Amino acid sequence: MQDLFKAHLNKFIMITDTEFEAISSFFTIISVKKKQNLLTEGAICRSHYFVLQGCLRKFFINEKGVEQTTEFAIENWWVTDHISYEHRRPSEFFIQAVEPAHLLMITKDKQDELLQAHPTMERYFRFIYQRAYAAAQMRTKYIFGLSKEAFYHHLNNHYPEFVQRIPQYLIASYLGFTPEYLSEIRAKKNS
Amino acid sequence: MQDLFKAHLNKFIMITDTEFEAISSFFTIISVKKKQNLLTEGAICRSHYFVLQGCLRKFFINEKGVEQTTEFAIENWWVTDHISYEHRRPSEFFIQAVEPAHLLMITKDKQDELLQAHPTMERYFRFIYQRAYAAAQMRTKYIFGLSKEAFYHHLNNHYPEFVQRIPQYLIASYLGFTPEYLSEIRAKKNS
DNA sequence: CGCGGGTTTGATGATGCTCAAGCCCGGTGG
DNA sequence: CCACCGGGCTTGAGCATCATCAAACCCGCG
Repeated sequence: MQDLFKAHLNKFIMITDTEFEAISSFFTIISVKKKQNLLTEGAICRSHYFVLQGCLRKFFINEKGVEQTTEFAIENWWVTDHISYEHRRPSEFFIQAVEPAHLLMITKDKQDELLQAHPTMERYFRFIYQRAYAAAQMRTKYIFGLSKEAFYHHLNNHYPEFVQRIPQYLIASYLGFTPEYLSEIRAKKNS
Repeated sequence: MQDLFKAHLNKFIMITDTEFEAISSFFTIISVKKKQNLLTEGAICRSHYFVLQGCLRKFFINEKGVEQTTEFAIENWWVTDHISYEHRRPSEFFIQAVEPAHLLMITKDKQDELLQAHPTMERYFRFIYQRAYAAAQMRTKYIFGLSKEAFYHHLNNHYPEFVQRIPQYLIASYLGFTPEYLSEIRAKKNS
């Protein structure tokens, strides 16, 4: 299971087997069931999660009481509420398993220690945040640049296997519209 | 002018005066005039910019031909098109001065050298990207969580001096709606 | 077999856009 | 110093996109 993480790390930095042993001792492997929450609104997000297998999502409840998904995390992605994690403030988000999942988990204190002890991990996380930030930039571009209908088709064309994998009401929640409207869009295409 | 950058750096990492000298030699100071472009669509974004003074914005042109602003950069913020910068691909964005500005500039090659020569800067940029990513997450939350009207009021309440500083049509462009609608919202409040 | 979560369908309505026109005001040239 | 020009802001009428609400349907699971 750890091998997945090692292969992932090696895409960004060079590390020896012995160093990997040391690094991986900072993490804990956990398994979660479908719909299980790793973080709920109001709690302080104490951990950073790496998806070995499965799928998580981050969402919040808007003023109308509707769940709005802001982010999915599948294999080889990290997820946390960065504001809450970094400043130890109550979170405005939930993090929940969409599918049963296997995760690596690290607390903020442990991560600080890890970065102290293994400066090469500063470089690794610099890459990770840079990648995540770039992805967020593109998402913002699509949100503003495309109509809701075009946004759905864009997602469907670029990540068909992902759209297959996830229930429709969560796709709608991620794209920021209602399941009813998504259903209408799909009906239009098939006619 | 460099002192501004030094003070900024010291908020994240400890560096000596001599190390700062070495680090700052990797950067170039440039000045730009209002409306001057630092990046245009189709070009490869070769530099990363740090705002010492003034204001920049990043935008793209949507399918209707309208400029959509995705990001502002004021004092102590970095800006680039991360996708283009990192992968040396043609950019889909423009970067333009909103106000006359003084900037630090560094090319990708120089930044790579800098990170190689001064590993402490890996830590610095890890913080910078982490902060930028967290900010992007919150922006996404507001985009989806608030109506357009509420989104404007939120910005106006939290950053009144910023809303003052920037022309209204750019605020509208940043919030993703038309200047006409912004005008309507403002009229409503004052009645 | 029945229940319940997820998807579909359709009628109605609000939010926010488009287009067109007028206004305000600061800058520039004569 | 004045006149005009043009960019930005405002106003209003009509309209498109997408939400809301209610009901029916489908199907996997207990």
